[in-house]
Amino acid sequence: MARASGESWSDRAQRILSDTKHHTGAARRTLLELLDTQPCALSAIEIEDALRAGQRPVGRASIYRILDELERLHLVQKVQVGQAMARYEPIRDAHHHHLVCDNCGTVMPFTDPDLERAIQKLSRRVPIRVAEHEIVLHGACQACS
Amino acid sequence: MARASGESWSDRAQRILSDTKHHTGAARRTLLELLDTQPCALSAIEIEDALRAGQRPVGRASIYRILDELERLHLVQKVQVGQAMARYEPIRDAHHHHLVCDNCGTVMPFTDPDLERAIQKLSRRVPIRVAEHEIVLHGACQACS
DNA sequence: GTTCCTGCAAAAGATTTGCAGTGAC
DNA sequence: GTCACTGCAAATCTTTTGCAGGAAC
Repeated sequence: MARASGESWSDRAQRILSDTKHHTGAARRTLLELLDTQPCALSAIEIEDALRAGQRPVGRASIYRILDELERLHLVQKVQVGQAMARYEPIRDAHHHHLVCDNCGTVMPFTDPDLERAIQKLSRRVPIRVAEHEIVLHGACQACS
Repeated sequence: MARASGESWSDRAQRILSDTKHHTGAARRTLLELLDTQPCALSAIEIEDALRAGQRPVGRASIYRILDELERLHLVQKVQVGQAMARYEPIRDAHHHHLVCDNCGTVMPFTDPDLERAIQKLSRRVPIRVAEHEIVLHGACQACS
């Protein structure tokens, strides 16, 4: 998922972590690389399973701690799509939002420039300084309806 | 919160519950009346506290069960604003969305017709049959920034 | 009288915290 | 050598489930 022009998201995250904190351990590096390859948001448990199956197991507590730190640095966004657990995904220039099938639980990404424009305009006249936004459409997917 | 023209939300909910299921107990009635007076979404625990302090205590399990049933009947919407717990609010003709201060946790409602129009248009060209939507803007409120 | 509703207590999940050991600088 | 990172186990918190008694029809 490296970009033609410039560093990949995981490189950038790695760099910001080094600049901000001190050390950079193996768990962080592994988690960053996994997140960088994902097409959509993952839950902490999905991340744990993927890491155990793939590159290198990482303790669940570490996963939560790392995600929390990445969220505070605005490198990942926590997404709550109405299920039991939270999901996390990298923050990039081009972001997407989520469709959720309330029947089978499938989560799909979508993008919409008009919606983004409306959010930009809205953000200016609202009583908070907006840092992130999150849009979730709920319904029934084709297989379920 | 009764409307000038027609029944209040809690009356409507009451009616739909009677039509759908069989009995109508005191816990349900109390919870419906509380929800009908709220300006914004409440968590289950906030509802429990409010009921214990106010009208009549209702067991936490009953609160979750009732909210779940109301959600399935599309009478309330479950809202996840990125905090530990879910929040719930009545579904009415005029709905709003949420601003969240990530610093102090305050949740405020807002409305935006442009955004609603963009969502309506979008809903037609998306691979699910959209039933609800949810928009959350995160940032820092005036007191915190 | 039957069926559903309610509350309590226990269980289940997700997430957080405490602590001891290891690794990065 | 110090300070941060990591993993395990235990704790916490929200939400769900099992069950017995009571209320609505």
